[in-house]
Amino acid sequence: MSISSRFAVGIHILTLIEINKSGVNTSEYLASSVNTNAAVIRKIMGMLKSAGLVNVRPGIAGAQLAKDLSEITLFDVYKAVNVVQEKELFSIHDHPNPDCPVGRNIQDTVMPIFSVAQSAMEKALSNVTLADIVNDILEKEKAVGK
Amino acid sequence: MSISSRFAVGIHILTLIEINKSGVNTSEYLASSVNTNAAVIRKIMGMLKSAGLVNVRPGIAGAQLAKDLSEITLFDVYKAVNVVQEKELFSIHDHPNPDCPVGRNIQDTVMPIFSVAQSAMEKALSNVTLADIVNDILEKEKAVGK
DNA sequence: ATACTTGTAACCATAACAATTACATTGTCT
DNA sequence: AGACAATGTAATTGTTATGGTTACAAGTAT
Repeated sequence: MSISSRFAVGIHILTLIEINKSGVNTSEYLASSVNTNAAVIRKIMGMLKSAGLVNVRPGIAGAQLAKDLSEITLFDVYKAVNVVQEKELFSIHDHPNPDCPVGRNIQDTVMPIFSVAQSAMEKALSNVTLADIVNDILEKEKAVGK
Repeated sequence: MSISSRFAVGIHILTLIEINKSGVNTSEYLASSVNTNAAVIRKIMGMLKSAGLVNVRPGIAGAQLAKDLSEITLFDVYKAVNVVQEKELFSIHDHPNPDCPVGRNIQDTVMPIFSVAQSAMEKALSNVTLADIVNDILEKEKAVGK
C-alpha cells in the first residue's frame, strides 16, 4: 500500500500558489495544473486551511499562503492532509491469541519499533520546507532556459 | 492508508517459530496464535520462504528459520512480505500539467525527497533484529512471572 | 491406502482512494 | 436587488488492496 497522493498534491498546490502569487489561484486553475477535478482541490484546500497553511474564503476567488514559505515543512503538509494517522503507518493484526506468549506480547513489543520507524520518516519530511521545493523548481526551470 | 499487517504477522510468525522451536510449527498452529486463517499464514510463509528466511516443504509439517535470529532484521521481513514497493511508499499524482512550471517539475523535485523519507523509515527497521523481538518478549514474560 | 500438510487459486466483503456531479453558501459587481 | 462566480460539501462511482474463506492439487509419512 502507499500513502495517498493527497500529500503530493498538497505540496503541488502550495508550491503553485507561491509561484503564481501575482495571479489568482482558483481551485479551477490549480486543478488544471495538477490535472484533476476542482472539487478534489477544494477538498484538499479545506484541509490545508484547517491546518492554517492557507487562506481561502467562500465566495472569494483565489488562495494565499498563510505562512512564510520557509515556515512550512513537508511534515506540516503531510499532517494537514491526513494521509497517515499518528502511530498508524503500520497496521498490526488485532486479537492475537492471548494464550500464546508471542500472541499476548507481540503488539506491545512491535508498536514502539513501528513508532520509531514512522518518526524517522516524518523527521525526514520535517527537514524540507516549501522554500526548498520552490527553489528546486525554479532551479530546474532556469537550467532548461539555458 | 497504512502498511499491510502482513508485516506484523510475518514478525509474529518468525518469532513464534523461534520460541516454539522444540515443537512443530504447522500453519494451523501459527494461525491459531495470530488468530487468522491457516491459508493466510501459508501465503505469508511462502513469501518468507522466497526471501530465504524460512524453510518449509510441501507435505512436511512445520517450519524452521533459515537463518540465525540475529541475522534477520525487520527490514528483511518487511521486504519479504512485499508491503511497500521500492520508492513507492508515497504516491504521486500522475500527468500533472506539462505547460505549468510546477506541473512539469513537481515529480522530479519531490521524488528524491520521498525516497529519502522512505529510506529513513526502512533504516530504522533494519536496526532491529528478530533476536531483539524475541528477547523483548521473553523479558515481558519474565516480568509477569514475578 | 490413508491421513495430514503445504501450496495455490478462486471468490467475497470491506475499505480507501480519486474522480465526478450536484448544489448550497458566500461574496462581488453592475 | 439580481446575475454571476467561487468555495464548501455531500453523494455516487469505478478501481484497487486487503484479509478472510473455501476448495483442492500435490507432496510426505505411517
